[in-house]
Amino acid sequence: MTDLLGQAQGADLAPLVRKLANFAPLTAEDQRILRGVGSSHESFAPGARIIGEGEVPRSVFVVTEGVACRYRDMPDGRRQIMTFLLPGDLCDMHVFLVKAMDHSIAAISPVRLAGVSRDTVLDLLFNRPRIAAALWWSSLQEEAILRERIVALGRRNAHGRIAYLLCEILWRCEAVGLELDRAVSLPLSQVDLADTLGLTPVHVNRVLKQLRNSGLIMLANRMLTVLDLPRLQAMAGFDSSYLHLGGAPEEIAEVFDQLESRARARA
Amino acid sequence: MTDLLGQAQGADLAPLVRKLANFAPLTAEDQRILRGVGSSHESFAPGARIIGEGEVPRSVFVVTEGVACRYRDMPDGRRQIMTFLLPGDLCDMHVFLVKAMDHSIAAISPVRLAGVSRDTVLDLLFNRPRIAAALWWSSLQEEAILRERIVALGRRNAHGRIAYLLCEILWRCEAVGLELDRAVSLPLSQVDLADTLGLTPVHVNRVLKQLRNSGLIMLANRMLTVLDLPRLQAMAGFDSSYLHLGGAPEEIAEVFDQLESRARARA
DNA sequence: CGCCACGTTGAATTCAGTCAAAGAGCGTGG
DNA sequence: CCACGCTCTTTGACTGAATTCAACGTGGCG
Repeated sequence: MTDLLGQAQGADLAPLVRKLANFAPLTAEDQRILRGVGSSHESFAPGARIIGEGEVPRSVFVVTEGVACRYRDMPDGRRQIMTFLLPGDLCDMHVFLVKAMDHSIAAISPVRLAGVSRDTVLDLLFNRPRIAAALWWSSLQEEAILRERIVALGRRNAHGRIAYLLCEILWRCEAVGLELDRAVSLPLSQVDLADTLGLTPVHVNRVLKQLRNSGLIMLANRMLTVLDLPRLQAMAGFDSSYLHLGGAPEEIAEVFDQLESRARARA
Repeated sequence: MTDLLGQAQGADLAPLVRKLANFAPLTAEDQRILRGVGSSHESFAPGARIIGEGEVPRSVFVVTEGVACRYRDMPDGRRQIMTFLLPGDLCDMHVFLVKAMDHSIAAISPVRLAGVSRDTVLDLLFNRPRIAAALWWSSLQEEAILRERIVALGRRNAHGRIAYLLCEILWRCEAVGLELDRAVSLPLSQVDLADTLGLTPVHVNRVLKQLRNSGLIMLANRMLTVLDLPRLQAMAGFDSSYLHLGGAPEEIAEVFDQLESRARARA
């Protein structure tokens, strides 16, 4: 791996570093290592399936560009999107542990992935306690995102659901450095939104129109601008704390140090 | 910890052992250690809150008896149950990593918990690779359960949702040894079911009536008997593979061995 | 007994779905 | 260059699954 290549990969993995650093106090060394974990690269066109239900996951990967989604196809042809994968998101850390995917993953916009080898993952997990903790936290955050979606689908009406999803995307983009002045690129079609929120495309269309008319958002040409975030959050009953962006409690530093000295002793 | 106490705790933790052994080939030593991890015990009456949103989680614990749930209270007084905690389920492995709970946990039936100390968890994670892998798998299963609920809430009607939930509970009970002839104790009220499935209690009642009348289930006095599992699963579009009860792929044995030798070298 | 939580039933209402059609934007190939 | 085929978006009229409101039944328990 040349320096140049290393730098290029480093740039790709900046969202990952930024996301993880959000949580744990990564050392400069940790960050350097993280930027170098990508061993292969793959690109997918919009709509392309990255991995399908029933297949055996090949390796861990990180989204470096674009938006992908986890989804399930229903027997009647409909589908349900479970979650979005944004740049910096890891995919299938548990890749070693599962015989067959219970859902599919597909690209929504053009997507680039960086593969991370099994050995690299194990090395990080066992010898880089801060990174290991940050990865653990990351999976905790994913779980929280899933729980929050359950709340949205179970107890919010169409307005609340759409407002909530836009808020979540905005906050997640901000956490990885993709947000610019409350505007983000939103490559989701109205059909995608409907498949995410358990609604029909027609109804999504009508609700979006109302959100635009009431001056809450601008949404056109795959660009979303939130004009009145407080009001949008109120409509969604949105509270960003479930994303746990504040990081870990202070006391955890001692645990890190403990683990780090163990790792050093091993080396 | 006396032998007698140790045995009593061992009995309590049997569902945990059974669940984890479902996945990873635990050694006899692993199983013995697992049965001894409980360091404290607590009981909760039905409806009692175990931990509330905004609180700081105290410790990791395992459900040894009864059913609890994770839920979120909504500003308007409604609530959404996200998932159920059955015997053998772990709660808040990520306890070290989070500043404040983003949801609450409450007992549904009388619940008994075994606390597991932070040091014990770290020890298992670093020195018992098979247990560590099984715990990891367990959190993977939890995530899959959450995703499946999203599918149910987003894309199934009331009949499908209820049928799906009953199927899931039946399979999960079976996985920890709580099922008897397709009958399980189901301490959930119709209100609880409604809060889980994003429906109203009234509608749940009507649908349950239909399920009973069509000879699919018997449900009375908190006992559920599934009379026609195939038809119930068909109605739900239920496929148990998301629970990943089949265990890990064979190739993972080598990874275990590798990690175990590392752990031994350390000791 | 009387309270209270839970379960059951009916009638009216509504939010979101269905069906149908037309417009807007875009790449491609004749 | 424009016609076409395509996907995505928009709009209207009608339908329907689930909610709401309201009442009554029922069993356990202090």
